[in-house]
Amino acid sequence: MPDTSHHCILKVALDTPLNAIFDYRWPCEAGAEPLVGQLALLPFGAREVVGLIVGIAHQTDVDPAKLKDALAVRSQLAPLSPQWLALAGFAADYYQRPLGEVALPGLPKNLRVLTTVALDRALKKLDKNAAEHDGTPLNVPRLNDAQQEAADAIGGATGYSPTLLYGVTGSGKTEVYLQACAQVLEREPGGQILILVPEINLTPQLEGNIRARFPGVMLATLHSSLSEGERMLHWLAAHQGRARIVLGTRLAILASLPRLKLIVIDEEHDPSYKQQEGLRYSARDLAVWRAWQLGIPIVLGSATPSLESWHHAQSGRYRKLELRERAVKNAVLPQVKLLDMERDKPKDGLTSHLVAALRQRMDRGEQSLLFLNRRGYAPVICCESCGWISNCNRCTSFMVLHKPEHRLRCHHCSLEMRIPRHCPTCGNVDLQPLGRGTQRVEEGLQQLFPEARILRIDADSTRKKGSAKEAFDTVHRGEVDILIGTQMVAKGHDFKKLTLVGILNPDTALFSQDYRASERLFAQLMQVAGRAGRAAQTEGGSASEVLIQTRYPQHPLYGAVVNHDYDHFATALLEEREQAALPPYLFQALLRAEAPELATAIAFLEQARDCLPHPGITINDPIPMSMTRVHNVDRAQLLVESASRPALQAFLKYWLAELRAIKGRIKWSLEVDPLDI
DNA sequence: AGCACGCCGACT
DNA sequence: GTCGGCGTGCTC
Repeated sequence: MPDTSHHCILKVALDTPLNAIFDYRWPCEAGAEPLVGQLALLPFGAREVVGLIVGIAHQTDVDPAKLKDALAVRSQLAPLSPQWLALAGFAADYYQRPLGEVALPGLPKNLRVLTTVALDRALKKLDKNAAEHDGTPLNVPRLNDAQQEAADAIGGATGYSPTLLYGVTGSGKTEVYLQACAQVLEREPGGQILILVPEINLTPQLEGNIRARFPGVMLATLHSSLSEGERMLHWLAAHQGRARIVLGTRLAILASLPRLKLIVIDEEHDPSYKQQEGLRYSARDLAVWRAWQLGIPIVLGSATPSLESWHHAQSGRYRKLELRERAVKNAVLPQVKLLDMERDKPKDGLTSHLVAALRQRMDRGEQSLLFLNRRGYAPVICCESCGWISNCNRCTSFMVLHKPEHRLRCHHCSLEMRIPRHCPTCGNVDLQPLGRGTQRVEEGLQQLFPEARILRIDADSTRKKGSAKEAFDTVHRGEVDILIGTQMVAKGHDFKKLTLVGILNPDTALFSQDYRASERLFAQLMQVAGRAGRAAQTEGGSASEVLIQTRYPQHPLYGAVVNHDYDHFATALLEEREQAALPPYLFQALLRAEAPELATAIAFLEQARDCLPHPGITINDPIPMSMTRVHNVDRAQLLVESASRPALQAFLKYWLAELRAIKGRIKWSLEVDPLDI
């Protein structure tokens, strides 16, 4: 027994893939031990790192020769609460990662460095700004009956009470959140509210709205485009309980919020709540767990809820509240029409119906939006005489033609080259663009409407910082007649003068291998359709229209979009999922492996597959990923399924230990609840 | 994941 | 002679 009378043992989680808690000695008198939830500075191998104290002990099994002393304990920071540690612990367990790899990246970087100057500076600054100022909220809009009922139901709820707020775009969900928040802030002195949004840059109005509505309340934002200084300040404001409203993206779900009383998740179906690298967590799912753990209400809002949430609403696990009407008086849902591309053959990608509708908006001085989820000029170029096409030589994909830059570009590995003058295999000089991206549509529009002010918004046109905001401002000022864009234009923005939305090429998603593709397509169509007709319909103005160009006008998905009928569509999709034994009726995990040679990745996965069989667990065969090669690396995957979440969790725990024991320098990762398969 | 140690090839 | 390539082994 080592003499520990003047020492205690700190049990510490470190940001390392090693699946272990590390022990350190810390000299202190009995009764003066550090607190669980505090940070400590520690020697680790050849470096010094910051770790999180998750336990205090008085003895250890670690070889005394290896045991080192901790260097310092960060006592100026209040410890992370047991609830926060439990949240990190749950996420670590559920997603099968070491605790430290979840907990530490959830903290601001400046807390994880050797010095405390940034922390001290932030603490000082917060103390100075402590004085809260009062003010009266301006323009509190009156709610319609459905909104008022929803706001009261959410704001008045106590205890764990998950609510699905299902409301069409423009039905005023935001206003419901705000008035529910007002009730909670009023009722809970010092209580905090967490509001999650998919992408903060797309909802710049929301932050302003909250500040205007709650002038006496400190609001902190948390998202990836904050500077480290700001992030530290905002995180601390939340941690100290001073920020009573925290508005953030998915990473904000790991914020320390000691007096959290309500969680709001806007656009809960949005795929960006799922982190796609590193710890692949779902902020929405963690939020629901957090609400359950704390016994507080949570609202999940969407016009097109995820099938998971829809399922829970149908089974009664979530309460469902509906907003059926648009909140602005006389703003009606846009009329959705399908344009049959077989009967009305498109020229330059546009059917004559769509062209006529564009012309009509031009004549009336109204705005139009064309949506095409494909940037560049053409997705591929080809040689008509020998059949050569512009494959990327590092990826299983095409080089996309970018005409303004005169280059071919791979969107997966960013390989670039000049457009070849002639076919590399047969010398033919006549290389043809195949298909159509936003640049090509823009070019066609310029010829069709030489007098129109046309603006393209996509990742290429907004590469420079701030240029996206500038582009959207131009639209809002009414200086654009026809807007053409990708995904980027689908979310968030209220275009007051917009009365026409044209959707150019949605059909590809109808026949995708990915069973979630139709759910996503529906959400996307509804979202982009919702950009039209948000303001009140004016005298003599056009009724808002959404025109969808398709080769399959009979497809039930489009039928549901035309009728604005997510209810039946979602319910039908759920039935299909149940029949086919797919999520949410089945739980999945995906093991991915990558190697320079596909065979190496497959061999690893086969080894992984051939572990002990477990009852209730299905391990499928390894298959190459649909885009097998990216940047000269081949990827393959192995899907594991179970009807029971606990059974899957137990299996994964066993499996990971086995996988870690497999030798070889292969790169692999495990994802629980994968979205893309 | 980092980081050090270690053992072989081409540079001032 | 040494700078540096990345294989392998360890981190309380």
